Amino acid sequence: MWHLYEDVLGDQWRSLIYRKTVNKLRSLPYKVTSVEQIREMYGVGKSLVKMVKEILGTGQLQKLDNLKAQVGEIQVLGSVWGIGAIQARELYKKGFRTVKDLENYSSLTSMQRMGVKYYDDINLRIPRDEVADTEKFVRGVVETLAPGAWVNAAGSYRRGKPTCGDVDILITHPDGSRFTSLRCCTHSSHLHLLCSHQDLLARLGGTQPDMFMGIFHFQGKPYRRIDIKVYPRHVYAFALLAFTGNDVLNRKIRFLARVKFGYKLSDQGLFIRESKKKDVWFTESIPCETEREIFEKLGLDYPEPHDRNW
DNA sequence: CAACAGTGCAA
DNA sequence: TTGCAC
DNA sequence: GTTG
Ligand SMILES: O=c1ccn([C@H]2C[C@H](O)[C@@H](COP(=O)(O)OP(=O)(O)OP(=O)(O)O)O2)c(=O)[nH]1
Ligand SMILES: [Mg+2]
Repeated sequence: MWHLYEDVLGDQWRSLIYRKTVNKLRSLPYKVTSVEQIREMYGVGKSLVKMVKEILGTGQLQKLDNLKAQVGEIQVLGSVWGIGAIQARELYKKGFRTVKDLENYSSLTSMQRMGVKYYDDINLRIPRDEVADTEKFVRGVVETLAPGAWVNAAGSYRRGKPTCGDVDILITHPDGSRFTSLRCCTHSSHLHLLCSHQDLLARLGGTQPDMFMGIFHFQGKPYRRIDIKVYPRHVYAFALLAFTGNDVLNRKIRFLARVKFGYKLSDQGLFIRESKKKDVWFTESIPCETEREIFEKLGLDYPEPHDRNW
């Protein structure tokens, strides 16, 4: 259901609510057998209760079946990396129906081309052991380029998930002044070390985090989606927090930071508003060495990574 | 009825 | 500015 | 879709 709203309808809010609700119900220690069990839940309103009631009663959801029938083959197009709801409809109008149809289409972005090329591999889950191996591999490569650098796998791996959708890796250097040399790790001249071919995107942001999002392949495993981000040491805690997620937790604490303290929290720091009314913020972050300090500053108990699966 | 997180790249 | 992604 |  939420995939439909995300990939085809482009309704970010319904998509978010449906996803959150499914996760909430899944995480309950029991099976939902009656709507009374969920009626009180925060974020579950009368419309969702009605849906759950229908599913409990009939084992299906008419609204979902109708939608599926309506969108048909558009959905698979929207599930390609780099193709969203708008482009999926656009491509459908142009006559594309399957991922295979897109293989020889020339006006795709580079991200979309990779999404099409590795569609099947990308959709496989990655066992966490393989993520650990990937982390070690990247650490080895980075060590030769910038000795002493820190390399950590974050994302769902760090949250302890048994399988992951992709590999998320963060890099910094304990010696802040080595930042520049670190950034070369993600420069094109070294990317082949990580990917052994041209299929990746390198994004060279302005001054701050350097990042690349691409495809990683080693040890004869399937082709995997990988994101690597380089941050300066002094914001590493913020980056680690942000990149560990999950996304729902990030949004929750960022919301709290803003409404309760008037702060702006991001992967690059915690900022105070400079002038009362306007959207102007101090450029210097409130310093935090560790994730724990960030939670403390926001008046929250520290959750271990495995308790951040919201 | 507005807000729902904040950021960065490609087109 | 919009679309898409993290 | 839900909340305030
Ligand atoms: O909209 C988003 C998406 C992601 N993130 C952060 C949190 C997330 O944990 C991390 C990595 O993103 P990814 O998409 O890889 O999610 P994941 O939590 O690692 O799950 P998966 O197993 O699907 O990769 O980036 C956000 O803050 N906002
Ligand atoms: Mg991930």
